[in-house]
Parts: sequence; C-alpha cells; structure tokens
Amino acid sequence: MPITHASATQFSATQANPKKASASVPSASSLFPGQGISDPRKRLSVLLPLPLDGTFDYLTPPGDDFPAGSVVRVPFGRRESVGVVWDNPQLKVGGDETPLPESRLKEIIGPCPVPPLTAVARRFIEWVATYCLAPEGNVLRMALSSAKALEEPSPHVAYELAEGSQNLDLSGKTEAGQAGMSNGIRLTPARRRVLQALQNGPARGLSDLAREAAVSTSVIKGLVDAGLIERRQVVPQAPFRAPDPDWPGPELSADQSKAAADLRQKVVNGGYSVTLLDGVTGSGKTEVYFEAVAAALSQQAQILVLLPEIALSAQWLARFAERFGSNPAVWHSDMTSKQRRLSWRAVAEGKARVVVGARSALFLPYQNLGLIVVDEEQDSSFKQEDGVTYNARDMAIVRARLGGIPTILASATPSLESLTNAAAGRYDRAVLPARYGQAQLPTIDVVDLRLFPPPRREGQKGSAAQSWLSQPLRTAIEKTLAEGEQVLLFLNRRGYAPLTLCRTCGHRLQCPNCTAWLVEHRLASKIQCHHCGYAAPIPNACPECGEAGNMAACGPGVERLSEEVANLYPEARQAVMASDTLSGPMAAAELIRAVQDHEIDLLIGTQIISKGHNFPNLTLVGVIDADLGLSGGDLRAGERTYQLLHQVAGRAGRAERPGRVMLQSYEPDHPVMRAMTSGDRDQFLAQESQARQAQAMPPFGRLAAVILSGPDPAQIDQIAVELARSAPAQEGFTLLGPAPAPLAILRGRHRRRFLLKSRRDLLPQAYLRSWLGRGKWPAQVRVQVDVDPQSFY
DNA sequence: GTACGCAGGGAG
DNA sequence: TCCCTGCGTACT
Repeated sequence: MPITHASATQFSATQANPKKASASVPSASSLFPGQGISDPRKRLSVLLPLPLDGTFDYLTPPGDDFPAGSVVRVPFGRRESVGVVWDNPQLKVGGDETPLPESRLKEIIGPCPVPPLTAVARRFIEWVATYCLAPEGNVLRMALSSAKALEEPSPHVAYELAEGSQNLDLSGKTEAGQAGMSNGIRLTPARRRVLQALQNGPARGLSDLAREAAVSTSVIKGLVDAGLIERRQVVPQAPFRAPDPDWPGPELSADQSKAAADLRQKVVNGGYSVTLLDGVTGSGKTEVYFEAVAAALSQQAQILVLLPEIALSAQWLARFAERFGSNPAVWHSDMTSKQRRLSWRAVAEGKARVVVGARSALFLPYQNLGLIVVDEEQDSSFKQEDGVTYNARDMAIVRARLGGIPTILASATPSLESLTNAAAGRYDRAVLPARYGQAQLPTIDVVDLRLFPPPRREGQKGSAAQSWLSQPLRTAIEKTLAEGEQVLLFLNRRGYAPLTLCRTCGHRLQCPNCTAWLVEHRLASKIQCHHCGYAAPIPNACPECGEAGNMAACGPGVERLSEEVANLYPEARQAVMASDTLSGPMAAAELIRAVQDHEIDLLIGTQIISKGHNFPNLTLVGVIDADLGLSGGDLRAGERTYQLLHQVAGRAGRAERPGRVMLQSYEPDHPVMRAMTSGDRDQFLAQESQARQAQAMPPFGRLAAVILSGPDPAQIDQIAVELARSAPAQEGFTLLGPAPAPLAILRGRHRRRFLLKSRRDLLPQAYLRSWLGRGKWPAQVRVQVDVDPQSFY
C-alpha cells in the first residue's frame, strides 16, 4: 500500500471500508520515524454528555479529521456514545494526569450528520459548568438534548399521486366519473376521498392520510396496488418558515416606538449589551422587543426568546404571528421526541430563525445567535433546581457576553438584581411608562381581614362552615356579576385543603416521605404530597386513633373556594384553573378561550393564571390570601409576593373598562400591601434594597447553598459536622450551618443545609471546590451545590 | 450514565 | 451451589 505521501485524501479512500483500514494500516510515524510526516491518525479530545468531568482522548480514523465542535460517535467501554470534539487542553479527565499513550486510545467511529457546535457554544458549556459546579458533560447533555436529532434522519414512507393520476376527474360529473371508473379502475367514494386529499396537499404518511380521508389504511394500499398512488421515501423537515421582519405589524404608541428604536439600535450596533426593558403590565413590552427581534432578523441572525414555561401560551404565539406573519420554532419540556428532533435540527442548521422556549432553549446549538430576549426576567422558573442548577436569565447574559450580542431583560416587575445592575450602570434601561391604549391601571384596595372576617356559613350538618370571602369582596363580586362582567379569584393553593387533621386526637395527615402535609384533592378523591407525588385515598378514619368520620379539612384550596362560590352564587358560571385540573396545554387553551368568550363568569385560579392571558371583560380580581407568600424564611418573600400580586392585579381591566383589585390580608400595613395600594413600586424596592444591603444579601452579596442528603439522619448529621469542621476559613466568606433544611425530609431523604455567604466581589466556586472537592462520602449521601439559590427548601 | 465484577445472603 | 441484590469502579 503506497503511503509515501500520506495525505488526507489518500486515506479518505480507505474510509469506504473503515474496519479493515483501522485494523491493517500501521501509523505513518511508525513506518517513517523521524521523517516529519504527520501521523494521519490524530489525537483528539472528546467531551461526552455524561456526568464526568473532563474529556477523553480518541484517535481519528486514518486520514480523517474532525474540527473542534464536531459531533462524533465514539466507543466507550462496551458501549457507544456521542461526544463533541473539544479544544480545551485544560479539560482533561482527572485534571493534571499525563495523557494516555496512543496505544491505549480507541478510534472515533465517525461523525454525526449535524453541524459542529460553535466555539461560543463550547466556551459557554465550560463557563456554565464552572459557575454551577457541574460536570462539563452534564452541561453538554443539555445541549445535545435530542438524541434522535444526532442520527441520520430516517426517511419515512409517504404517499403521493402516481404519475398520470394528477388530472383525474374526481367530481363524479363526467361520464367516466359517474361510472365510477377511471382507466378501467373502480373509483369508490373512499378511494375518491383519498385521491382528493392528495390533490390538495403534499405527500403524507399512511396513518395521516387515512385519517384525513376517513378511510382504512387498506384503501390506500389498494390504490397503490391499482397504480393510482405511489409510495415514496421522504426526509421529514421542520416546517419553519423564516419570520418576516417587514411584515406589517401592529401600530406602536409613541412610548413604545421610542423604546423600540432604542432596542433596534442595540441590535444594529451589535456587540454585548444588556437592556432592562421595564414596562408596566399592559404597556406592550412584547411588541417593543419584537422590534429588536425584527432588526436581528434583518441581520440574518438567529434570535432566542426565553419565557417562563407557563407564559408560552397560544396568545404569545398569536402576537408573534401578527407581527411576523409566521410561527417561531418552540422549545419546551413537554414536546414529543419527534418535535424535539425537528426543532433541534432546525436550530443547528440555522433554519429556525426565531426560537421561543423555556429555560432549556438556552442550550440549543445555535449557529449564529444574534439576540436573546428574556421575558418576565424576574420569574423564578428560569432557575433549574434539579440536575445542573442554573439560572437561565443569568446564563443568558453570560451567553450574550461570550457571543458579543445584545440581551433584553423584559419585565413589569423587574427583580431587585436586575434593577440594582441597571442602577449601577451595568445594564442599560428602557422604560415604558403607560398602559397601551385607553386601558387604565386598576384601583387596588386591601381588605383588612381582622375588621372583615369572612362570615361563617351554615354547613351541611348544621355546624357553621368556614368561609374565605369577606363581605367587602362579596359585595364587589355581586356588583361585578350583576353588571355582566367577569371576576377572577386568585388563590395560590391547589386542591381542596392544604391540611387535614383529626378532630379527636389532633393527628395531622403527613407525607410518609417528606416533611410536608398531605393536601386533599377532593375532585380526584386523593390526598397528595405536593413535593414527592405520594398519593393515597382520602381516609375516612384517623390513621392514628382510628376514630371514623371526624377528619377536618383546614384552610382553603381552589377546590374549596370553588365550593363556596357555588354556594354563594349558584347562577354564576365558574371554572377552576390550576396546573393539576388542566390535562395539558389543549385544555388550558380551551378554558382561556371560554373565559375570553365570556362563557365563564367567575374564574378561580392559582399561579397559572397570573401570566400572559388577556381577559377583556375581567374587571374584578380578588386575592383570597395576599399574605400567603410572606411567611417562611425566604430572602425574597416580600419581593416575590409583590411581583405575584402585581401580575395578578394586572389581569383586571385590560380593555377599556377600569379594573378593581381587592387584596384580602391580615397584614394590611405590610410594606408589600402598602406598595400595592400606593402603586409606589420604587419606594418598596428601595426599602427591600436597603434591608438586603444591611445583611449583605443578594444582590449585595453572594449566596451558595449546599444540601447534604441521605437515607440515614445520623449518618448525614455526622458528615455535616465533619464538613463544617473541614470548611476553610477565608476572608470574605461566611459559612452558615449545618441546619436541617426547611424541608428536612424529602422523598425519604434527610436533608441538612449549609449557606455560604460571600462578598459580591468574591466568587464562591473556588472556595466550594476546595472545601467539597476532596470530600469522600458513602454513595447514598448526596451533596448538591446551588450557586445563587432562588428557593430555600 | 451504565456495564461490569465482586461480596454477601437466602433458597435449594 | 446458584442466583439475586447492592456496592464500587472504570470508562480514552
């Protein structure tokens, strides 16, 4: 075999039979030592999407090469894995370890038929892994989130009209048609429907076509046998048309135009920037950032819009279509694997120009990302709590910085973090002061529940049943319903009652796996744990003392509120909207339509109704328990409650009718309630800001949570104490704990928590690595690190 | 992540 | 003795 001038082209010829080639061809350097001929089998580092730190080295097949970022298949143990050719020599398994000799390396099997990950995407994966203290492989796994997209798309069989059948007369009017014959072939009504369906559309799969023509698949097979239609192999393609930046969208107000021009300019200028788009509910923020999207589209860039999962509604998509004349690619957690494959490939190939998605869309393999928008930036659902704990809003900014592109953070109630960054000049700011059109801001009142306790009502057995609606709220509901307008009652509690206890012995129904009460769901006739999913039938007798028929529901959930509403207003058409009462996005869309078309008078809902839905006839919002989020030790409790109440209040009076909001509270003097009634957000935030600054809490200091969990409480306690003792003392860092985590038992695991507090100018990662990095503990014990925690249980 | 090998325990 | 389960380890 002539290898005198070993070149890539020569070796690629042997590629046709790769097995033979790798087995019999010795490396060029062994044939020609010291002649400076480069070995055609090159050593490459490959990052695998597994929870392992660092890359593994492989050899290229002789003469083949794969540039950094290439997605390749490699042998791994007895298995096969996909991986990405990596270009960071720092990133080695085991860190400083000397590289394995070439003889121990295996050979890359071959490339996956997808474009390489860009250098920005690779640096981003490393950055996120380092910041979140996650293995690089785990972050890569989020980028390679559709295994099927990495394979050659399997052509599927589709049916189309055969040559010569295109002009068949199917009307049944001509002589031949009436006879039911065509070229001597019988045309039954079923066959006719199939042919008609194919005349009106593209080639389709067997079951799709059968469904559309309302025939069984044998009819179609019969037509194939008769030669009227043909089978054909097609490669499925995502139907992503490029949105049109010049499509005539809705008119913008003067304020909107000004902010939009500002954002457009950022895109035109290019380069990294963060702009906080701060606009009250109903001010038309979405239309404003659409202008930045349009500008980026004109530059041929890809655009990512991140939304909280529940805000990705049909309404948002409709607004997008109105502005751009087509649909964006969507990405969220409950897509089928087929949808994921199509979207992933479309993004990787640059065909999906605009992607709208939940947090995980940040890791899609963009070729040419030119703009990121994070809508509702304050939303806590951008924080992923399991696996790699990352905050998509913060990582979006990192992605933008690495890619040198603009970011827009949009919100009606921006987070204190973002406002502080804007005030410090780290972010730019665009403000939308007014509601769009004639709509006025709602009037907001607090109902003091100490002065107006909800009147007790007669229960079924003569005992006075509890009630949750105060007299002032009832009066307002009656008035609103009488005027033919709609009411929204907000209660952020699913189920019937959050707690059930035994009146005889006081026993409370608790989850066997968690430190949490079991929530009664009367509709589903179950008691359920909202943390681990444990469910059991509703007991009639107390599991502790055995007394039957004396279990009492304590406190309200939306189901119980619905019961009271049905009692008080039997003629009102009501509906409950909670994440567990809706069976999927279709049901949600249908309920929203029913409310919009005024088929519902009174809507009861949890958090899920707080976002993205516009109900023009809704003029009264009643918040049953405005204090609900304030208890508990969460550092952001006040801020969160304010944001949630503000969003819920924004549901009232969005059209030309003025809205009214009533907040039932036992603490009407709480700063959150005062801020709601006065409308003085900035005053409230200044107060919050001061309090945080005094305690050096975020955003004025940094936090990292370390949660230790395991099945044996004694073992966990012992390890926790040892860890506390081994914690390094370092200037600027304070370690708090260990303490039982607020959810001391979760899914049967006992939990202890540390909080590491540090100065804003000190990053905690190095500290955490040196503290936890060399620790050894039994396999059942898990140590989870959460940098910048959002939730504290 | 996952496939393995090894040790320990119960059934036969 | 066999087989199952639970673990620790290696994977380039």
